[in-house]
Amino acid sequence: MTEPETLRHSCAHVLANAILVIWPEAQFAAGPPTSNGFYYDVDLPHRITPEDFERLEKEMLAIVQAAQPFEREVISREKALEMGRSGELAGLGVRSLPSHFKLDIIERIPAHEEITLYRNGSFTDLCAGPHVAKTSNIGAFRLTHVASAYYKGDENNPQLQRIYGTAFATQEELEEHFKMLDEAKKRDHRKLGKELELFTFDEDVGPGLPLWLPKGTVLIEELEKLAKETEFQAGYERVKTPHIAREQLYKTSGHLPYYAESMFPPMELEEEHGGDKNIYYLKAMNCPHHHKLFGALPRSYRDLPIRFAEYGTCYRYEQSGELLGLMRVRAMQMNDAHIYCTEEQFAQEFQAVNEMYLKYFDIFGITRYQMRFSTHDPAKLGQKFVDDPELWKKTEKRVRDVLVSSGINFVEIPNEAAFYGPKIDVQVWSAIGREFTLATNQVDFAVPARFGLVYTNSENKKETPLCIHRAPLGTHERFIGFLIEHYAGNFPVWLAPEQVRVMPISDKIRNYAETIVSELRSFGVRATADLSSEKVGAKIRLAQLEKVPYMVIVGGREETAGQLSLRSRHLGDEGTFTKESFYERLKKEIEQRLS
RNA sequence: GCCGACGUAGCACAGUGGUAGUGCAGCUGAUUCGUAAUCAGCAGGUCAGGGGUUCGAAUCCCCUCGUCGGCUCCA
Repeated sequence: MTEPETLRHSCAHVLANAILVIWPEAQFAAGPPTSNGFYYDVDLPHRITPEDFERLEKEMLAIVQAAQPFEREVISREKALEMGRSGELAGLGVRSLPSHFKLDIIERIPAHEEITLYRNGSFTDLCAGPHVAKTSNIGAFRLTHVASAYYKGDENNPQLQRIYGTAFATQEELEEHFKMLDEAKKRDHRKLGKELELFTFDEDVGPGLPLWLPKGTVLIEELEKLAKETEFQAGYERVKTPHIAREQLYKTSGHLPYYAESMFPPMELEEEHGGDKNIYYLKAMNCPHHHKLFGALPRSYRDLPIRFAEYGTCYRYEQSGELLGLMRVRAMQMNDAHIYCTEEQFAQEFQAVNEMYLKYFDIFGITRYQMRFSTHDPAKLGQKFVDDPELWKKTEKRVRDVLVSSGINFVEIPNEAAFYGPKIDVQVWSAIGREFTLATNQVDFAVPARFGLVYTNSENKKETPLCIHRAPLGTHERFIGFLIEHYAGNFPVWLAPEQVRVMPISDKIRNYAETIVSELRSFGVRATADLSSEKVGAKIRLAQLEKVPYMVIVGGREETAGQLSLRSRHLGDEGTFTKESFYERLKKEIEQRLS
């Protein structure tokens, strides 16, 4: 445990202690530190609400100020069980009811591990530790919110109240933390999306179904332009597939019946199809459609690799409680592509996919990222994983080699692979430290066979290709959600919905302002003029709030000289430029996608 | 889906049983201005929706929908 983690874990004990002072009957489950604080799960008839926090914090403060030492004691399993039965664990002494969660936890401690207690004051808890030396080492703390959580994270278990808090060694650090949270709130893509008029939701359209306003649509189209250029250069071909398909497609792919519940309910048509019900599903993924495209023509080894790319729209019936702004939606456009290749081509293709990721990271200034390489567990071949040990080993080695040799930041997570092959989840962190899974990258050596996909090899034999699923830009929804927070709404010029706003100082300059706008628009720059009768200060304020990267201010002086006065979003007044020099600078920034 | 909280004008919010309000945005008019807010006037609400309690409901109760904080889930 790191130092702050130890401190926060100790604070969780203090919280439990304080809860017991007020509600002696409270039953506790687990109380670990988290990345920014801690929580303790408690079962209590009283519903704890934020109104209780003041009272609890007062009790906690008393315990902290008492500078109680944390004392560790190794006890026998029998003693632990006995103390659990008498309600002493996570209690202030003997109680009428046993500490049943703690008893359950003791059952799960392997026989060879020692069992330890930690005490402070009259509070005793079953705990592996470690803890700070004394309660007064907890310099500053605050309770933050209360939520519910299933015991041991299993939805079949009862729900407990989870009290969250945070703690730091000093008051200054605590305040710094809350300041950061305030910053995070300002960058929240839901808030900025509303303020900048990027997207909206409507109850009549449905939850999790974003409606893209014109400014948000610009972001979508710029990203697609980038993806299309990049994929074209990398030898991808674009395809188009419908949003729906017959049930049979998902029977073939194996998605039914396992994933039916995360798909929208099927549409059942009146007429029959070959004696069966005629049932259609909205697609939840693009791969089956793409597999059908691969299978539509005879393929030779000379044709491989074949790379099909599509910004495909998928629909997933995510549980209602999981929807979150643009980050979790029910309709999404994926930067999808499927690469069909031979085993020999695999490493090179995979390498090229990785390079594409790195190129995008560079364009968007993503410096904090991690690839999570999920591999299989040999013990679970044939159950959780396709039973082909050699292919697993070979493929995983190739993926690992590519990751190592390209110097990509990655961790390997055993036993988390997909059924049909190893996968790579791409984690990124926005500027304020919020974590996102942007994309999932998968190797598939099972599903092509289910579709009977083959190519003819050089010996005139049929072989099944490997398939790489990749989506470096994830979905528009999540990627734009990330970008909004990453840039705090200050999109680089090439992405900005409005790139230039021209502001005449008075009505007399109106024509000159309109000339500049039409010149800019003639070479594709998204420019508008603010012809309102406001003073220039008000026009600037509005443009700044709308995060327009360039403001062009023109008055009599500029009109006479054929010049313009430039103000940029971040640098402020940049002085006077000729029209041509500004246009050149702008064109270069946009073409090169400078940030 | 589960637990809890919340839902008042386009946005941010006030209003705890007795005539729905403030600021910004919007519209109209005046102003023609040099780097983050010119002035004045006007308009804008089925208080999420439905039901109930009450002489009377934004306010109290029930149901539904949606949002938020978590949990579970994310092929």
